[in-house]
Amino acid sequence: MTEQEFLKQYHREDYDRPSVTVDLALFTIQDEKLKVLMIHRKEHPFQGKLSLVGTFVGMQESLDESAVRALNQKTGLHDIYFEQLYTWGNLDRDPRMRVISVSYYALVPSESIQLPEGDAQFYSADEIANSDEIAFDHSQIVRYGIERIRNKVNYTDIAFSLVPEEFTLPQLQKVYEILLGQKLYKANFRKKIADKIQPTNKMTSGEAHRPSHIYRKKESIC
Amino acid sequence: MTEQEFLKQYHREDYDRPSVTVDLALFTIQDEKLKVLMIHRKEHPFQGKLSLVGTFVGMQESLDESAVRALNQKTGLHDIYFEQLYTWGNLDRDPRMRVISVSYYALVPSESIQLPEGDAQFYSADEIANSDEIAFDHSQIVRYGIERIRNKVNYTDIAFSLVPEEFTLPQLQKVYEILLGQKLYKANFRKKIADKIQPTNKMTSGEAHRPSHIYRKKESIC
DNA sequence: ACAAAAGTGTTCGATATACACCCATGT
DNA sequence: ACATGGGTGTATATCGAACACTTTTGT
Repeated sequence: MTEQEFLKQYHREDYDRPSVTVDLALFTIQDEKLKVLMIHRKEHPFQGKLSLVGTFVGMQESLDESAVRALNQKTGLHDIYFEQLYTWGNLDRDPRMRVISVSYYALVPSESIQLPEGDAQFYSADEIANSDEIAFDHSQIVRYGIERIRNKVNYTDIAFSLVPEEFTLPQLQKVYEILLGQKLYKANFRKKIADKIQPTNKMTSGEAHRPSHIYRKKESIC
Repeated sequence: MTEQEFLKQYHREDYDRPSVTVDLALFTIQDEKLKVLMIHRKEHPFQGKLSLVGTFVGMQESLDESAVRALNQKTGLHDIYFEQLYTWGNLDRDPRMRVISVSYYALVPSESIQLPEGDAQFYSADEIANSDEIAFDHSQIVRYGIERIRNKVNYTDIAFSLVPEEFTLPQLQKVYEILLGQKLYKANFRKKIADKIQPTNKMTSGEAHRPSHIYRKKESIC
């Protein structure tokens, strides 16, 4: 039998299948806290509870495309940092039926987000992570996302994704401190990131203290 | 509408769904090389090509359980280290139909594996990773697995999973060297892992040089 | 005796930690 | 003038890289 012949006689309907969704944890920093976007569910199951942004995976889109679509529908955002987290497949995670969820997380500076009026809102990530009132296993997903971010801060540049294109060093340091959960030494922090930033010739003004320089992320040399 | 009523009128057949598989890359060390278990496919698609161990996810098993089952069927192994890697969902990764693959990797000491006669065999992981003759996107999965292992060697204890329960330090060092792809200094290596190991009172013998002490992994204190 | 590999102590340099101090702005 | 936070130099501790040397077996 040739491969062509084989494909012709293969009926995919013969196999029972679980459903597949993508769930996305959009993180940002507001009020000096890590926040995550959650939706008040208006429908069953878990009506009235908070859940992540999510969608069923369409038959004509990749997983990444599903994630982008779900994010764009709820926030209008595009071109932001996002990454796959983990895939959850417990039998009882959705009371309707067998649903496997591919989870993602995304990072966005709060300055560049303007939520359309609706049911999506930012909540303290730590509170969501520790609540037992969250729909599905989404509390666990947020926990997992926070953990991943904490780990990656130290050996990647993800912190820059939580800050506008132009930023000051105290601003960037604050992001690191919030993610790591501890105060950092100014001088040491600056040495550590010195080779990742590019000065502009702008400065802040209007505050009752010394102005700070404004930087951009240095493009990696290719 | 109550949640119960809602669930009753919900027909999951209304939604078209992709298939879900689990694919597993079983790594071990043989002949001073990192190897991965591959199967010669006897059926379409990709008949005659090498593929990872895999299976469709059953409706009554979690993803982890599917991975364990697939592994056990092909090797008879159980209770070994394994971890989810990444989930692949490109539209064209399987010519039959839309298939989403949750990939795993597993580690086993070659001493504890005895392949049943059959089509499963170990191949050089690097060669699989660089071949363009591998079924599906399994070459990419192996690449991804190697990368993950490389990263985790330095901040976890996964290297111990590639060595028998009782081992010598030169043996363990070799594993680190193979995974990292570079020679290490004996003295420095020993200082680094000193607090992770437990001496037994056994020693090797029979070789034309000084015998080495035999150790076990120290149980983390709980 | 010698080859071969196991095992150990010590130096050197890089990096992270900690602290002390100076600077520029608005009120 | 001074409070506030931005910005920088220097000393100390910690960790890893590198090397030199000793030890124990089989032949």
